[in-house]
Amino acid sequence: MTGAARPGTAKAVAELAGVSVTTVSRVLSGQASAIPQETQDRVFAAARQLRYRPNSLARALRKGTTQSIGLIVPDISDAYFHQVARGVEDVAQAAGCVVILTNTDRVPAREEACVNLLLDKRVDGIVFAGGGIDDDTHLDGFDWSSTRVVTIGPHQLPFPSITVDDSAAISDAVHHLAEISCRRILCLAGQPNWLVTQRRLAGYRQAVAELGLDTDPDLVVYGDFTESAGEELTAKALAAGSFDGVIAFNDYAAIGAMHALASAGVRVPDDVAVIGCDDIPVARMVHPALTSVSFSQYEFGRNAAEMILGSVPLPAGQRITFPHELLRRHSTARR
Amino acid sequence: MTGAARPGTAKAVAELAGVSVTTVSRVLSGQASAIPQETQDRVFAAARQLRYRPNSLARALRKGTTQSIGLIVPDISDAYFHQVARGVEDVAQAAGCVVILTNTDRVPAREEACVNLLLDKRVDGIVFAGGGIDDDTHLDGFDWSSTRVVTIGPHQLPFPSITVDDSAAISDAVHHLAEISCRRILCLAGQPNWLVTQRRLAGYRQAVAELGLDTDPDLVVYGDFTESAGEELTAKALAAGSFDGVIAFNDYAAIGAMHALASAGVRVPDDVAVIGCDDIPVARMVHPALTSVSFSQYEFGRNAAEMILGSVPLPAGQRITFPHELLRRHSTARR
DNA sequence: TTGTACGCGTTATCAT
DNA sequence: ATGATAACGCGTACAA
Repeated sequence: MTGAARPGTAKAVAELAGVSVTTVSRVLSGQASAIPQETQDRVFAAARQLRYRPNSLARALRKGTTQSIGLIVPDISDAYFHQVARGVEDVAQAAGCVVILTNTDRVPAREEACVNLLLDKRVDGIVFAGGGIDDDTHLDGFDWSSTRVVTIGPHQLPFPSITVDDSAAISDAVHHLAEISCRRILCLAGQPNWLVTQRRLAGYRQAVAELGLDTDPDLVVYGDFTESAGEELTAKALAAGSFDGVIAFNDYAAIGAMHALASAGVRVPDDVAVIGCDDIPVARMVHPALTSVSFSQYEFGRNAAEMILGSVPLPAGQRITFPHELLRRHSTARR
Repeated sequence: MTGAARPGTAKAVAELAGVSVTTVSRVLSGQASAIPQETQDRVFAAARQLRYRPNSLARALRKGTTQSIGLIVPDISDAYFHQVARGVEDVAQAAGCVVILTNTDRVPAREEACVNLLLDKRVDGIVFAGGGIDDDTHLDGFDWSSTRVVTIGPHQLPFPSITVDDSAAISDAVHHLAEISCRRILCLAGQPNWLVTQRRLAGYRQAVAELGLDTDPDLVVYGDFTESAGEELTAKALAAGSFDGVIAFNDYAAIGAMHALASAGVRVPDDVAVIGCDDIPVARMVHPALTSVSFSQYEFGRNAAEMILGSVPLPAGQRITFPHELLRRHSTARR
């Protein structure tokens, strides 16, 4: 007497088809070179009838791969990361893999929690999107040996990374402002401990020095990458002194700056020209349309996922630098 | 001679601590009421030393729950879904669960592929975000018996759903346009087979009828929920006839409409007033700021995740209707 | 050509 | 207070 196997398992299919689980496994995973068509048909029929779905957990346990990628972003609500997520997911889905999404809000403790969650889930790889901070100690002590990791943006972690030349990107923007006669350029930076702030600030300082612009340290202010931070910092700067250009290290801050300027009756670009960074889709929707440094976040995501799913070993510390381009729009269009 | 257990397993910890795997499991999962502190300490020490991380796959296989939620969205690049995703992920992360993100691009075959991927991964629940289409046959034949499902937006699936009153939302918008003397209102609908289009169109038609506005069928046009679709449809409508108001079924289409109007030299709101729907963050960043029907996508996501993770059984077919609110901004501000 | 049996790493049941 | 052992469902080396 055949014991009734639990429904939806390979064993149940085997019983129905009158074969062994081995045969079921072989037929259903395409290794059926030596199995007659008639047997295969019986197995397929039984599988369909029982709506058999191989248990990916059991398979993962056995094979040591989960067909999944972890994605760590500061905040999926931030437009910068949509395209990254799309890129990762498009590549993953095409490969039959799945993407696990986690948000850190740039809080180290949450980032650590995300990593724990993902390592628990035994993801095949992790993509860190969004730059790191200068104190990475919360990421020490993890065992990365069986997880492929790729970082996007500046990081100190010993993994291959995908970046742009942050310093040159901002330097280019400052040069453009200088070309349209800006001399005192307000710099809306991110937080001081963000690596992306440090890289971009280097570009700002270098360009300001080369061009002989005003090096007043009060022109550099720090805040989050949000519209409200940009607005407040700019309002404060307006109250404290004067400037004729703004370079913001991300577009949200730039848009906030334009609000503050509009509220104060300052004309953009005539009185103050404004440039953002990242070129998120809103940049061209706001008024005036925002000049911004553009690069393809979607390609960042695609490349990161391909590196993780690819068979080539990941060279630790390798850096792939994508090109950037300054898109000139109305916010710097002085005739 | 003790066989060397594979590193990073409970067995390895057990050997190092000089206890059995049973004890390790008990101590590490908090069921150690009857185990002396000294033994527990040995186990904890061994676990830390070996950086032991319980294998969630093995645990899931054994316990029948994966601590994961699948999220199906048309496109994570669409701002509507960021907040949904954040809401789901915030609740999930707080519960130690993980969110698997999948994009469908509103293509039935991809949606089907997403469901397959998620059911393969044995997610505890699935959140369908974004309305369904009137022909749901590609979702027939799935075995949902061991997966909790919640839909967001109009769907025909027999699962609990979270929605707004789409018909009333659009009706309210049309009433507002009528109040500021619009008589011929262009309706930028989604695709005809989208349920959300059908619901919102019902609201448009009902309001137009009650208010005695122009019922010219040419005033209803269909397109994707994109800026470019809104722009093209509006340009065509401008060429074909006249109108003094626009109701778009989503904000991207409304923003596209405003571009087309601006290009044609038509003033907003004086010549044509424009209203969008969803109130995504860009709505208040564009110029003129866009009047839109607002509701909390973040709360949609939170509630959906809570229903999935909650212990209460999900009542099939139950519908939770969230409130909506018309936010009046400059695009309808006629003095 | 097909089947038996073991192991993946965990938790739960039953002993002791 | 602790341990041996049997599942969970699959893949595969080894047998037949």
